[in-house]
Amino acid sequence: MTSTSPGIAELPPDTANELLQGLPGISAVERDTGISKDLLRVWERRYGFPAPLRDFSGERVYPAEQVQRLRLLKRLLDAGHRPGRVVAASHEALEALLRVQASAKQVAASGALLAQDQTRCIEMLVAHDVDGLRRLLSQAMLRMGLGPCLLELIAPLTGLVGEKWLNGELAIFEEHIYTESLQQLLRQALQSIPRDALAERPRVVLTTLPGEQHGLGLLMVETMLALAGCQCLSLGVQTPLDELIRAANSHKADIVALSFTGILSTGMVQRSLGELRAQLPPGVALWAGGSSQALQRGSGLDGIRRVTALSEIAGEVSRWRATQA
Amino acid sequence: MTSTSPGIAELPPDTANELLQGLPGISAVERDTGISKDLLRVWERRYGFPAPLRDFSGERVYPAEQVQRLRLLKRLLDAGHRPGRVVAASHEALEALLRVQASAKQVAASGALLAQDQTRCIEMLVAHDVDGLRRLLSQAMLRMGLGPCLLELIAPLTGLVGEKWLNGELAIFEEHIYTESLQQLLRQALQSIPRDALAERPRVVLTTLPGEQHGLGLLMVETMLALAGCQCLSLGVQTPLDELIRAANSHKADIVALSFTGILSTGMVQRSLGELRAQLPPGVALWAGGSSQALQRGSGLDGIRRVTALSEIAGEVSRWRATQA
DNA sequence: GTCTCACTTTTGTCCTAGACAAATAAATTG
DNA sequence: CAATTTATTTGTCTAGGACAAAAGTGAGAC
Repeated sequence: MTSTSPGIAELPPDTANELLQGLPGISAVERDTGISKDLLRVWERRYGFPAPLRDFSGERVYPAEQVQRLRLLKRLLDAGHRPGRVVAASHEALEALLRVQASAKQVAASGALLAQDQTRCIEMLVAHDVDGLRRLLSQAMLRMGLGPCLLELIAPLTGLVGEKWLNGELAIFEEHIYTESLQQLLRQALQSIPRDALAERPRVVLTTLPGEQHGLGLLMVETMLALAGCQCLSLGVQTPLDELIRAANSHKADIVALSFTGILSTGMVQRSLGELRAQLPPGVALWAGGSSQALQRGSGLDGIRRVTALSEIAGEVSRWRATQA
Repeated sequence: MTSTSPGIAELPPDTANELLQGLPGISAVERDTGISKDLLRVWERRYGFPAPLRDFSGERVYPAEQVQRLRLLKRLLDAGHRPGRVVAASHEALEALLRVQASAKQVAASGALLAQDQTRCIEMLVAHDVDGLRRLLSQAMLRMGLGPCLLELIAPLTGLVGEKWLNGELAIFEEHIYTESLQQLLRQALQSIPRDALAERPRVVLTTLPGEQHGLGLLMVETMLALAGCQCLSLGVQTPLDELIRAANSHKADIVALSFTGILSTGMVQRSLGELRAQLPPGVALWAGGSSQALQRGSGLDGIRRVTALSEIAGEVSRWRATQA
């Protein structure tokens, strides 16, 4: 069939198909943006964006620039903006918001110490020089020592990477590379810490709750605990509550340590911690750490020790030992 | 309100809540079984299973044994059974099917050597002797060598652990402990492989797609590739498609390797692979490995190399080198 | 001023029930 | 028996409604 037929209502279907071909459906957009199908549909209904095309059978088909904008929206949302204000906003408004964010972050970063090492690490990362990054970190670790390097370089660097990812200066895959490199480094360091096999106390079980995917914080905590002479058992990420309790019991844990990143809702965190406290034997301490908002507020956290910075860990372990003696 | 009121419709809400508390909703079941929300609902409508309870606001709440059975169903489906025959089937019929499968597996397992080492590892695991497990694995690795140990002990052992977890013989936290121990071991081994910094080919970028959470397979693949003299860049788990493409391009990858576990639906896997193949430069090879059913079928996977066993990796790398020369 | 508590709006997830195309099995024909 | 056509099965999509949790807002107490 040629395109010579002139009817408008009879728009050449080949052309239409041509245009729609290859464009992602709702499922692919969910996968690529991390925004659920339900949410994509409800945004469309409420805010008029996204405004996907429809294929021959009425299914949503998203132009590339809309997918791009959805990714930007996801970032703004993660940075704390509200959907009602940004989803329906014009392109210009979004650009402006992005610029504001970028400049705000610049200011915050310039205040940090050890800026030079950090900067060099970031440079390595954006240059995709993985080996260089690892070498740099290894050298810093040897120079500063494991503990100080962790506290003064790695922890703030991780925060910086997170920020840069949030405002788009780092791609997701670059953040992945950072995570992998650091994980490699920390696990290596962890194994180099001599472990006293003879019943060293306290025995610590550590993990994150279901939904918390990031294991880097966990690994840092484990390193600090190991440096403080604890017997650590990491369960990795996303351990269901009842499994955690079983693990703590069967391991005769003295302390159960949880790491939070802020992904989980405040309510969820508080409920989980409350239930955990209720189900764990009273003699077992419960430590909660990380940057979650839920931990900032003191209410409803009786019997739970908040450890909001890596640097506090050594002191907390000493305190625990003192109370046991 | 006390429980003395005899009306059936007015069942004591406290008791009901007690029973419903902690049971997973449809979202958690989707995460844990890999069966989409849509499919869970449509199975319920068509076959009468699952038959979830409802919480106070009418939302689905799945008893643990139904989740267990859903996992089993997923496995049977992956093995080629059809939903209409197995989803509505009686418990006995499923048990029978399971036995058939299990016996097939037994044969396969008994054919493998090193059954003794495997058994001892499992014993260590259920005894929660983490240090013992690590020691055992380390010793096996020294005795057998990294490659053989990986192929003949670790890979089948991991399969065994997965099965035992599926059957409920291993708790989730025990599986977590296994994963952590093995990860530690493999990363250590990985670092001990000398890396030639001078442009060694092929350059491989490896990761899993969004939704695939398990990184153990990835780590094993990375180890095998490193042993074969490849330059590996692991992006960890769950890299969005477009990010993967960017990473492959910016790293000048010769091969992009993906690992699948079977948690993603066959449709999703095939669509993603197809899109990836279309977007990657033709000169870049695309390898897909793992135990996903989607990879067993040959259809629609043009230009994609299926690598269904770790043992094939060395040969595939040689083949790649041969084609380049 | 700032903190707390009740109230309102916003927002993400779940619900029902129908439709349909792709995949698979079954039936028909050469 | 092989190849094609027809029928069934199956996964994903659609629509708009509902609602609880989270976030914002304002009044009053300290």
